[in-house]
Amino acid sequence: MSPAGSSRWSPTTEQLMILEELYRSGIRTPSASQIQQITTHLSFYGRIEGKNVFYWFQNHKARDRQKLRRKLTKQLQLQQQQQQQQFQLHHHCQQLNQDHITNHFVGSFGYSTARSTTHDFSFFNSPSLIFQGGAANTPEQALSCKWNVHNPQSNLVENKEMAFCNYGWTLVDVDNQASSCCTTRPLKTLDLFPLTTTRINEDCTATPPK
Amino acid sequence: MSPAGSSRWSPTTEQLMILEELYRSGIRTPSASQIQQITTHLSFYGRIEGKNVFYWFQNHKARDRQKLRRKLTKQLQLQQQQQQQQFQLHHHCQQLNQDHITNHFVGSFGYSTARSTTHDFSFFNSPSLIFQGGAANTPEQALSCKWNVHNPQSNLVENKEMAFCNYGWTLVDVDNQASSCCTTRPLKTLDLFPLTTTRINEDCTATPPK
DNA sequence: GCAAATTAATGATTTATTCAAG
DNA sequence: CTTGAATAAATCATTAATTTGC
Repeated sequence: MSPAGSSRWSPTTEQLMILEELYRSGIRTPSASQIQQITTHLSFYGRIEGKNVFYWFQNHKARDRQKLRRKLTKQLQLQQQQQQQQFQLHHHCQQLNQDHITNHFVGSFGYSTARSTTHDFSFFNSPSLIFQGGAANTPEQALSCKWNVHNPQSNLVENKEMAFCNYGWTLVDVDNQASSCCTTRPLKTLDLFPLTTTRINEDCTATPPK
Repeated sequence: MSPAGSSRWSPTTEQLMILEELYRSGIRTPSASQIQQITTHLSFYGRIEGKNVFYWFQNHKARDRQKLRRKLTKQLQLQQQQQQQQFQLHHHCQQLNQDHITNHFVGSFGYSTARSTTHDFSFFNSPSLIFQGGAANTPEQALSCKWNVHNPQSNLVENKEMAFCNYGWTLVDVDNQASSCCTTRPLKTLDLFPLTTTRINEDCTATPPK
């Protein structure tokens, strides 16, 4: 189901290899243009969109950190366990025999004094407002919006034309021109007070309808 | 400093009132088209962009939850304190006098039994991969990308043209047409093996350069 | 009254968590 | 069980309120 009716992107082997190589080369949070370049390049090997690249890096970075953390905590736990065991053994041996065994553990576990006794193991007036999801107004103009973007590479602020999408954004290119939404006056009066009483969004803390 | 050289949006009184009204009406996570409509409408009262609306709802919702949580924990703490005091008093009284006082507390605090005593409480091998942030290739084509978007209102998947921007995305409109990045072949070979050795992104868990 | 200095709000990002497709 | 996608939580950074000393 990878080719046509697939709901989510799954990277081809080549795409994955390249992404990993890029990651290994030090790229963690690619900029907009970087993402675009990567996407363009990778689209040679199969269907791919900018957001896929974006998400890939995001997840990869996060899961890398996660892996590291787990690794570290495991190590710590192991160390602590070892220390604990060591301590207990040490104690036990002290009680059974004396100098010989005690000195043995001193050697293998790094105790500095043969007879140390203490150890630390520290740790929004209309309640009937409605929006037509279908969007009846001119989508071309309605969905574009100008935006300043700071480019970390060139260290310049660029004016980009953008539009919104569920919880995310996309550049539409645009040259350097002073631009603002104010200049572009509202296209038509927003239908904010319709007659119906239906509510669109009832979500409260719970997850929104999908 | 609200009008011109301001780095961040600060809502006008009207804008804020409308946003709050919308929120009160039940809107929590507005869809792309909702955001666009709101933005268009609000731009009548001052400079505003879609992302501002997006962030506003996000923050407002989050801080509402936060407020609620804090309120609840405070209440709980108070309750527990009261119970504790009550319990102590109860005990104290038991020791001093008998039936009369004990029964008094039963009444006001809801003890069920007068004498209860317990409570439960990537294929490259170049480690020097580089991307020009400036983006030398045709930005128009390079930065646009087609994308399917699920519209929760109409419950339809729409094809939208989009572009990427630092950690975000924007709709650029587009009618319903089968479209994919594959169809749009890579515009030019990506300059993946430059001569320099400079690394772009060294970020590791730390915050990226701004 | 008025700025400089602090603090409180809140806009904008980044990170963590969760969901669900494969 | 992995991992793409989405959402929520945490955090950072700037702006508006306040306070403070003169």
